[in-house]
Amino acid sequence: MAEKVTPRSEDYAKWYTEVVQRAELADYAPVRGSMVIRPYGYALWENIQRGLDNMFKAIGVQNAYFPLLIPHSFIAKEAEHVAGFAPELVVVTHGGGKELEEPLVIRPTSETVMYSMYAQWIQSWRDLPLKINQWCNVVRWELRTRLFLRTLEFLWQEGHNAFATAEESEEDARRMLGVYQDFIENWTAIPVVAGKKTESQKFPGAVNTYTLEAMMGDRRALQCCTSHNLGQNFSKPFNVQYLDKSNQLQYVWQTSWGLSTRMVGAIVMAHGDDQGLSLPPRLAPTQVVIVPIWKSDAEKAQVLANAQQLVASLGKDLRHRLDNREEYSPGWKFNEWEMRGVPLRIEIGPRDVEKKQVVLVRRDTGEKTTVPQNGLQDKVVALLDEVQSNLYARAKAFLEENSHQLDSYADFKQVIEEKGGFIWAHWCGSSECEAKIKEETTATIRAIPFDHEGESGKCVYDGRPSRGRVVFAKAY
RNA sequence: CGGGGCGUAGCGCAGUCCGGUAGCGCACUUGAAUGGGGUUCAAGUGGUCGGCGGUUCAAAUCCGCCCGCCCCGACCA
Repeated sequence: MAEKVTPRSEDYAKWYTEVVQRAELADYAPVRGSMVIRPYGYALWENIQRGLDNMFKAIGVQNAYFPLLIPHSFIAKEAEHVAGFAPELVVVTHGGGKELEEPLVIRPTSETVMYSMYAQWIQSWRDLPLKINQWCNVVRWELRTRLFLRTLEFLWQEGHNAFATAEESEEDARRMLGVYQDFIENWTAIPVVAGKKTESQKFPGAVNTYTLEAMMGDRRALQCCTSHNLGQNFSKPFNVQYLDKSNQLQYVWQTSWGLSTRMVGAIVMAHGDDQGLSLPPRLAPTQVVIVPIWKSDAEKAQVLANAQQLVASLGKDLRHRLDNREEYSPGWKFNEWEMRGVPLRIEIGPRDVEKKQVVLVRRDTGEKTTVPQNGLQDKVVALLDEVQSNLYARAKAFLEENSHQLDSYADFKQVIEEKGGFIWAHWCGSSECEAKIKEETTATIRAIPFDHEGESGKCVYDGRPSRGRVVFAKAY
């Protein structure tokens, strides 16, 4: 193992790939474009799952599981949906040594299978709303891949709600985006810009797609999750109907919403530094690592005994780990745990045992403080809270520093080229301008912010009237 | 699919031009010392040189075909 990772400033993409592997989050798998999520990375994902799952259940969503294989004809039922996913479908043509009568696709997303079942389960207005989520893998044949950010197979959750009215589904799509925003800002400590996707960027088959866009350390945008109002675009081809209170047959109004393991990549890129990961305490698999330090055997016995007491005093609510490996020096361990992003380190050596104190080191700032062993748990809990909020504050400041309000296209091009970041600019709403800007600058419209109609102006590209600013950026 | 790079020990590489029977660093194992920011020293383990075929007394090295991976671009959570 090389000692240092490529500095972020030197080569961001390389830094990212090295950190992900060195921190043992993931590794490349035998098949091109696919990856193994290693125990440490999976532990992080499990914490994400736990946090989100509780939030979903609190608003009445139930978990279920739908099959991996989908009849090809299902995918084809919604015109935009097929068109959108056809290029990245993996199709199964053989089974049991025989060619199948109808090919099956491996789910790229589950709207179609799920709604074929919804059509059977939903009969009456009393069956609504129906809110089902599943945690699963999906497969999309991507041409260009990157650990966590884009792989052929990835893990996610996809929620699918059905309602009686258009108002409810629109409201639900927005509500679920709010749930994600709460989770992402308060758990992953990543600030986001919330808004709507443009026509060209919305989900194939959706009426509206809502998104949360975060800024990574290289100032590029990353879409963290999406929430779609599907309207009746799927209920019609799949015949998801109910009888309303006046005995009329109606099609349901639906939403779907998802967040993937891509979020792990977002955490790496939003908080990491040249030392490696820096994990938000609420999600870190290990929140506190205790590194004992000794010279003689006598000291070793004393230090370890004291360290064990401390571990016990930290209680069961904190995720902690005593690193008593003898084959590594303390300095080596410091670097190792910093690479893995453990938010807080406790150092305890002979001097500390004698003075009944320990040294606390924060991962986010590197700051060291010496504190008495008495009341350590409270101190640790408080410090973890501080790290959590500092990570968010720091990312928020970075997002603001790198957001620019621009009105001329010349400035737009220059800023995108030289500084990067988010550009808030006026846009007339035409797909042509959007496409031209993308072609000329590679920047895309990440989101049309919800409160964007506060200020009128002129389109940054063609000068036509605009009712508000939208967010442009180069994106992952 | 277009452009670029690369396949030699678990990882990173040298050796390839100019054929002569495989080497360095890290990791790993054992031992000793060390231990408050990647600690030393010593002795070891580990390789069908991506695959197949050809040339040759002899191929990691020359020739042909194939396979795979990474990076950059078009498409995308």
